[in-house]
Amino acid sequence: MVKHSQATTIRDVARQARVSAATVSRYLNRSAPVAAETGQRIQQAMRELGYSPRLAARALATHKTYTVGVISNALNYAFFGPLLRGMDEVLREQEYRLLMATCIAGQDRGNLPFGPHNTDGVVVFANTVDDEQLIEWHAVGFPCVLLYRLPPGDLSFPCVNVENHAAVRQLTEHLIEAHGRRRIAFIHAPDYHQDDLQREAGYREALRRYGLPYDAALVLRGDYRREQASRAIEAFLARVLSDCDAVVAGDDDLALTVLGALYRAGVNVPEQVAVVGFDDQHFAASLVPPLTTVRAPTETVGRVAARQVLRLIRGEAVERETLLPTDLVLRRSCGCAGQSLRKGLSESYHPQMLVGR
Amino acid sequence: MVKHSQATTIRDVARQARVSAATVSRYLNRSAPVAAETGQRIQQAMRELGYSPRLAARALATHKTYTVGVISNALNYAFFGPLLRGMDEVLREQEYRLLMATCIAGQDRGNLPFGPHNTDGVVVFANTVDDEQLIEWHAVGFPCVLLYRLPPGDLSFPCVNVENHAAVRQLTEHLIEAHGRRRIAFIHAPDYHQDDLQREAGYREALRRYGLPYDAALVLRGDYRREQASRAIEAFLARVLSDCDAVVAGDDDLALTVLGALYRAGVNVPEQVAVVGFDDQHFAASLVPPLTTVRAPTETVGRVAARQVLRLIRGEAVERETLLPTDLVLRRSCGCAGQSLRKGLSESYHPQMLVGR
DNA sequence: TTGTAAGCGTTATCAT
DNA sequence: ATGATAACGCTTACAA
Repeated sequence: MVKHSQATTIRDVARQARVSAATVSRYLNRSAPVAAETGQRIQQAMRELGYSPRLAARALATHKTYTVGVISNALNYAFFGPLLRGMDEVLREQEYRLLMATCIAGQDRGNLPFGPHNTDGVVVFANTVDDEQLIEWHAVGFPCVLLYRLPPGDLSFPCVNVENHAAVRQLTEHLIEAHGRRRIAFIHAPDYHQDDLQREAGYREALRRYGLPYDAALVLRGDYRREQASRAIEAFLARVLSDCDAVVAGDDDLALTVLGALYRAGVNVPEQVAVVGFDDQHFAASLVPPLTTVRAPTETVGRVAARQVLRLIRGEAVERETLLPTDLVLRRSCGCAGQSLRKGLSESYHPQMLVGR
Repeated sequence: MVKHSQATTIRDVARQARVSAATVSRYLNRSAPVAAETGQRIQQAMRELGYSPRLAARALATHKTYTVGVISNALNYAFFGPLLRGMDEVLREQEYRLLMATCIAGQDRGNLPFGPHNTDGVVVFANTVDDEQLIEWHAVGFPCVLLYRLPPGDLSFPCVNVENHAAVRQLTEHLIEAHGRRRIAFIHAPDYHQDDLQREAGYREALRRYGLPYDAALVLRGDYRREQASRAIEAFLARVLSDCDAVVAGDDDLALTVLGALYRAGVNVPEQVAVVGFDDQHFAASLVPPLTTVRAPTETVGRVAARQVLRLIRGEAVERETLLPTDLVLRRSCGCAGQSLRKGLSESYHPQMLVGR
């Protein structure tokens, strides 16, 4: 027995329209034909009473929430903007909504923000949720899409990734080949995601192909928090600067920090040290010098992920892994001419002009 | 009559623990004392069955969703990261979750993503939701906090703002006074928020105080979409560059674009043209040259907003308007020395050294 | 085409 | 301290 200051319910509308609640429901959900004239009355009654259905009740009855959750460890990277936007757009079109929450892997054990009890499905960023939980979700068939990572074991979660290895390999090769760099440093992202490891692998592969030695001293491991990136990078550069002519940063945020540090150190980019990043975030083109980087279709990643959860939710077939292609965007910071160039990974090695910027 | 592949319910737990559902509920919510030993059995039963309460049912019974919605027109600015993060942190501590959705003012008339039917309260970004809707929410006492704007009419919605006018005034005065700039351009944000207007007012006030003429030709109105900022700004600068020695940008994103455009135009910053922004986004310090700007406590804005909705939800007293102070951050782009300086608005006009960066 | 009534999973009132 | 049971607002099978 619960008492509440009543908001208007479907019964109020029904009474006002002189029909049963069932009919109103049917009209609302188009779940069965309703006489045109009856529909008019219902329509009007709803307007008059300012009715809006209580989603909790609907969810309880139907076991559908029309809500998808996105779980990430942090949402303060600029990087998340396009990602969320992409997801939101697609979900919105389909009348779903996006619920987001952060979650520290390990820490929030068994107390995740989302699950079958409050969402129809989730999108999981990188290694935010631990394997044990994923396995459980898999067992109960809870719709779940993985972002920037592969499923643990042989679980059949669909996942969305971008091409990392080949992109960074080509970028590094470009530094070697086109700009004659030999002592190339690599800066890991603060967290060892699969992405990050693949990028380093691409970097190493490029060195190998050109017979350059891999020097651990030129690699900054990601043992720092994102907020401390500036200090960590500054210290790292102080060590290697005298013996280094290029820096491959794990992502644009890091490249930005590198640029700042080099500026303060009075080092010219790209003359003395070339700098490249990954992502092609919105600021990359406006940096001084404009940043050579890899264009990752982050918004598309979000869109694809959203589409996949929706398919999962509807019981439709999904692709197991979606690997989105990336492009090299050659700007000034690697040593290229001022004009922006763009190179598709799948294309032959002849850069084509990038229209506009 | 609905049939579903049953997930475990509170009754299953009750049966397993040989108690009634009511007792399990009481144990779960600490709403009444439960014998220690009974608690043990319930605890164990829940674990064994992997029980987690269905939130929709709970929401239906209690009329509480433990969810707060944030409505904005777009969430792809880097700017939103800290904002969301701040809100999320506070809500999370209080076991609430954050639901986010975009909404185009005017377009989504009467079909908002959030409302009393699915959330306990909302945070509204700038003018995303139209006054009519706000008035309705106000009438029914729906918890709602406004961000970066004042309430329409004399409505008593709490709102959270940052100090815009004085900050931009001082920043502009700094350009005039410390760096002798006379022909200062102003670039509006793509959407005329209250923030934006206050910033322009600050700019004009500074000119007035120093007897400089206001020249409409030096002001770029925000009649462009964010994605087209680059072109709009480039065109604008092409017009005014010959007669302009400083640019006050409406925010850091715009300042970034200005920097990029000036670089391409071969203009030296700050020697030929000084550039300043607003927000002190994470990239500002790393730009070349480092950006002089106004530090806006965006994450704090989020935190305060979240706290206010929670107070509203709990029926506690709230501040009508929270005006958060901003600080000038003097870096190189205005013409100051390389070392970063910071100036509190409330302090006297003697810049103090900024610890670290 | 419409109405009746059961049921969704939880909380809360009233007993005991 | 615990148990029965109504109620939350909606959907849907079944009947008419």
